[in-house]
Amino acid sequence: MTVSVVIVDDHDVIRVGVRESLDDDIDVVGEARDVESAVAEIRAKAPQVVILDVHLPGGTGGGALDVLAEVLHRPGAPRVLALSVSDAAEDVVATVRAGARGYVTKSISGPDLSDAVRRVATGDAVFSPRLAGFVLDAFGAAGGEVAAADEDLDKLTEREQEVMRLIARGYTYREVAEKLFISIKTVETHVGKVLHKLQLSNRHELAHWAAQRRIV
Amino acid sequence: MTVSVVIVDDHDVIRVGVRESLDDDIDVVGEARDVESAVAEIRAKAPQVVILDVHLPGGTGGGALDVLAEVLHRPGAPRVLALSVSDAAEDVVATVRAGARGYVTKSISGPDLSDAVRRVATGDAVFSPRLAGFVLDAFGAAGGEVAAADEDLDKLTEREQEVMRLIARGYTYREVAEKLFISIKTVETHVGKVLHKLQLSNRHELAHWAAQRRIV
DNA sequence: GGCACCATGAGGGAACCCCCTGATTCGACC
DNA sequence: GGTCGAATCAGGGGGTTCCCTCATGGTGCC
Repeated sequence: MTVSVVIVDDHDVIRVGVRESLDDDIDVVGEARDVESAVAEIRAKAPQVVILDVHLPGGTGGGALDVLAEVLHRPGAPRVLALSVSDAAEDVVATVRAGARGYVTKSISGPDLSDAVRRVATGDAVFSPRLAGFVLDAFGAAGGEVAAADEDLDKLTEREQEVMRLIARGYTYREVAEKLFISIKTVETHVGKVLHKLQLSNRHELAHWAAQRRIV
Repeated sequence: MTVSVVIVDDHDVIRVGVRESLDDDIDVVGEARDVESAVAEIRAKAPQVVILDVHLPGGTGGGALDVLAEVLHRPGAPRVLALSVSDAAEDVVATVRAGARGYVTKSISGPDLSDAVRRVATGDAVFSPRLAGFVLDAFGAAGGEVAAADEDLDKLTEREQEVMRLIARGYTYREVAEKLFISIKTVETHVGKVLHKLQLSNRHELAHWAAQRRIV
């Protein structure tokens, strides 16, 4: 069985590396280096699998998460295999929660990567050994419902998350307002709700909170 | 002119990517994935250039630095081009101080990488644009002697550093004042001097600055 | 149609942050 | 003995942050 894939990574070197590492029975039908072209490429080529760099720059949700959000919630969606230099628990959990079917680090060998792509294509979930523990901790265990690491994050509405990210990066209320084309007062309202929902008391704690789960 | 290179990186995917990205006039004569085999390979193959992953695991000095130490201080030593996902100032400065003749990130394109290899081979120093600033700041300028990576930190008096650390952790001026048994006004003065000396504009940037060099 | 929730925004106030000028004390240095 | 830097502190001003309350329009649900 031939598997079609699209490779999304902003690093030319890594895209080449992935492409050349894959076995002949895996057909690279497209590549992209940013959020916009990734979404377009995936819709156009409709691959079975997307190999997605977790640290993709751009977008409003941190790059890779934007791509996942755009691409997954429609019929015929591809399976997504996340590829990352990071093995931090937060990255893994956020990515998997966003819909990725697998998560491997760039330390993976070529044959193993090909194998992971094939397994994801058939519906398996694939995780590097040292990541499996994180996933099992974050899911299952509790008994069906997701005992997620960022159950907190889910409490926030989309708009609140958007504002939260900008605030966590150090933008002033005024700057956030300008970026999102809303008034300062609305930003204040959103921030207030975010702080309350996350049980934080000021923007410094928020920045720290966000940094810890690599949201920023 | 053909240039001979040895590629050192613990990630299979990246070694393949680098190898395949290089032009035909660059001859990959060897590869290695850890400190020991890198040193052996470089001595055996005596390449003109070594492409070295900065985050190489193993060894006593952080991997890449061990390789540099072993390989450089002998006649006929190769030129070393450091390759990294990181553009943190400390990494760059430490690597260059250890003897690397160039430092590029993995976001470099294939042709640019080939060009960098050729230029390093001929004795040029090559740095990604956004890294050049760090290098010029850390070296030269002062006039011969090496101005260390945290020359910035040295500008601060002890008291200023103490205040800076607390501010960077998110304490309010009032809290810092209480912790250090001084008045809020004194804290303000110290913070003002710190921001000025470090060329920062507010406490958020200070927190970020401190986080980057792992001061907090 | 109500109800809940979300996004938007206003007004006002207390606290906090940042900058400016200016001051005193103390120890080090030439 | 004067000079210089470090550390301490004050007053004031303008902008920012955080917390209230309140209000409107839209959307999804029963």
